Amino acid sequence: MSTFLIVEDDALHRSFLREVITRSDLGCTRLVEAEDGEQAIRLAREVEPKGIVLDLQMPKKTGVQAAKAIWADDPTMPILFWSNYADEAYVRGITKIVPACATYGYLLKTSSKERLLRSIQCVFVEGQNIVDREIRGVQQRGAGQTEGLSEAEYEVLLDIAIGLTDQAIANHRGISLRSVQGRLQQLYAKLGLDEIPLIAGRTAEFNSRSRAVAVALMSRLINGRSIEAADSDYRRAMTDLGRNGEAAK
Amino acid sequence: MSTFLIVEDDALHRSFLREVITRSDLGCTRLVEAEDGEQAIRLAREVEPKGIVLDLQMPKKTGVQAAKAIWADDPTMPILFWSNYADEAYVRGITKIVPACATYGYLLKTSSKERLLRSIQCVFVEGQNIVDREIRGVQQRGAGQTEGLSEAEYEVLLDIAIGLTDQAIANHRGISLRSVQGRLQQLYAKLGLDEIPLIAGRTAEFNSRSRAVAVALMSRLINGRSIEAADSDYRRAMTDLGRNGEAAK
DNA sequence: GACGCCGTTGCGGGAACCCGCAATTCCGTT
DNA sequence: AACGGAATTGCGGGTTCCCGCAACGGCGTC
Repeated sequence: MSTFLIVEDDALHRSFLREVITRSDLGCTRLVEAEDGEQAIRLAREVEPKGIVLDLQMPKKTGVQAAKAIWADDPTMPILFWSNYADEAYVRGITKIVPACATYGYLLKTSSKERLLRSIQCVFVEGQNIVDREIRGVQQRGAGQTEGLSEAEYEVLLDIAIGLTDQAIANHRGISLRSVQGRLQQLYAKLGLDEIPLIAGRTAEFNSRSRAVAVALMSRLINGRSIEAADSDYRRAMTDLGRNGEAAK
Repeated sequence: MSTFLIVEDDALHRSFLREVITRSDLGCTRLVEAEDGEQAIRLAREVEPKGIVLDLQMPKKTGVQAAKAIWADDPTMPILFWSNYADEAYVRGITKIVPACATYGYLLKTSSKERLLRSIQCVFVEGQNIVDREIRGVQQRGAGQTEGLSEAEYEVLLDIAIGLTDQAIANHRGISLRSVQGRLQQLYAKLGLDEIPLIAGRTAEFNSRSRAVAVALMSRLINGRSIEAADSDYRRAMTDLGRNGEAAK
């Protein structure tokens, strides 16, 4: 007997997934459903499914956070990510937490029923990893060095996106103030802020710092959720540091 | 014979809407479907439906933009907005473009089939206006004066969100530089930036400007799409002004 | 070991931002 | 006509940001 877990907050998509999986030839005998990230983590532990279909955008906990917790329990758990967007923030989040041995897939919700079925087969039965073509594009852009931001630049981007000052970033990342500014300069360059700003007149039209966040949002490098995540990360780091005192210094 | 138009980019939700409407007792004899904002505008003009169900988040053109164009042709067209989120950015966008005589509704996609059916009945047959309770909350927060931002504050919020400098905002809005800074101070106060910033130590932890954008994003006052919209608005205003020269001054 | 590349850091200055104080204007109320 | 509140603007100064220049250190190559 094999049981599967589907995690999806939208009732419509949930019932769609349910139908596709039960009609597949997975030999699925039990289907468990969750509506948010916390439920997902709990149920994954309780029912020990043979595979999980996981939405990324959910209340309580992100799909990425849920996957991280689930893989912490069992790094071999096959997970098929199932998302609305190919935003870089999501892709980057996933590639950062996936264990070496994990089998997973990443599919967009716009995929046809056939492709979904095929992917379920691939990931849950044959143990292959598959990633949607649209997402591949983002991934390469992220990993490659021609376009795309380095890890350091991405970090500093999130830091200014949550509103930190240069000094606060320096403390947070453990580097000097001038280094922060150096990284910011690189970031601005890569986002192309040095190209457009001086069109309209005599004085600078854009504030580099704010503009960087804007273009990052518009080009889907980050989104509202990644900002929330970064904010709570930072908040947690601060309180931890507060408890340990300045000893870590 | 009565025809209806449904506009929704997600295939699943579209077929759900189709089913609900055909099974209703609207006397719907023809059902036309569109997948993006531009199609919606064109089809609304061509088929002259008795009512439209309109998703807000779509490729090509926003639901808000589409509704604006449709109502420009026929201000009496009943429109039922059908959205994933109760983000203030959307609500504000709608209340700003709705004609006095229009009949419309605003429903969340999390609504049950029954509620959807009832709302369709109310809006398309009885010509009532209905708005989901969750959204009401946002609306009041938006309209009321206790919480919520004034129009001026909201404008300046969008301006810094797209990365404009104080000076650029002043030019854009036709006010002095100091006024911009005054409005920003109000905005910062209303977003609660004066409460938390000085926890961690001696120096300010947050850059007010960037932090304001961050909390606005996190509290759903704005989102990536409203930033895109504001950006293209600004860009358009600039080119227009460029063509007319400084004569307008 | 010399060379070059890359990231980090210091210095310094010009520009932009943040904001308290105060004068003025506008508008609605009494 | 007088009053009060809200929005706009000027002034001044302290802070932060942006960035060019240059020096230093690590790391891989030849």
